[in-house]
Amino acid sequence: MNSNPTTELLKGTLTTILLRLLSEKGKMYGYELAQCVKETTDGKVLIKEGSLYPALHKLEADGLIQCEKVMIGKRVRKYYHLTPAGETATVKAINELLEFLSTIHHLITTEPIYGNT
Amino acid sequence: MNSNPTTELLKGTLTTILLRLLSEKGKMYGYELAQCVKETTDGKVLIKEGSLYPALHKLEADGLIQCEKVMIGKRVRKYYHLTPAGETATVKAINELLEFLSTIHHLITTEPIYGNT
DNA sequence: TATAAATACATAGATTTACGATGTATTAAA
DNA sequence: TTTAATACATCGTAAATCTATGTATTTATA
Repeated sequence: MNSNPTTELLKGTLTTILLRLLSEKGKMYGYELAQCVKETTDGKVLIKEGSLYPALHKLEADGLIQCEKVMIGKRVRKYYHLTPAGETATVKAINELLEFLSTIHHLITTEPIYGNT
Repeated sequence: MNSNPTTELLKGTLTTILLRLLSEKGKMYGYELAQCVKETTDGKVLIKEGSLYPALHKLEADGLIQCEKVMIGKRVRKYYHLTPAGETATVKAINELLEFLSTIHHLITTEPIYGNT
């Protein structure tokens, strides 16, 4: 029961994506992050609430992001921003992810090296 | 306790990598597949036995690969090759993975679209 | 020649990650 | 007024990989 083919592929990239968006925009709330990913990827990557909020809480617990509660009418909105540690972690995570993407691309598009014999 | 930074990123890509190598080489055994990935990626992607053999067994159970046992001295070696269904699945998996890599690359390197407001 | 390293297979249990389902509540649109 | 969108949250599940462990043969090394 998994209609989204990118579900498994997304593993390990979600946190980096969130950090990267916060790094670009400075300040975003959860729902906005999900909508932004949806629009930027033309609906190809959909971050669900069941993934999004636990991921944000973990980043906060790890000290990489901080939140600021803002009342919009009667509704609470939580704006997140990177901490200094988060900024460092973001650079590292993006570089690692880019290198990984490059490595996998190389692996599935070029002639592989023969293992042994 | 996870010294390999690509461990999480690798999720969802392992099967595609195995299919792709079998597609290129025609016939390979498990240990050879792992060594090939290690050498081709210059040690950046390491497939462990605990991932490799269950993955191969699953591909076999799904009818995408078949194995042929060959005795090397007193040791059994299992050569795997793609079935016709496996060849079809390989093309599909590679295309999906390439599109995913492209989508993520775009997401973390270009100016994101503003979600709302 | 003893012993370590490499080759080659395998599985059980733990961990991680994202998702589906579900819940609450406000606001805007039909 | 009733549906959809906004906006937060959590629980339990499923899937994937890893660590650790095991067996056994072959090759290299001290």
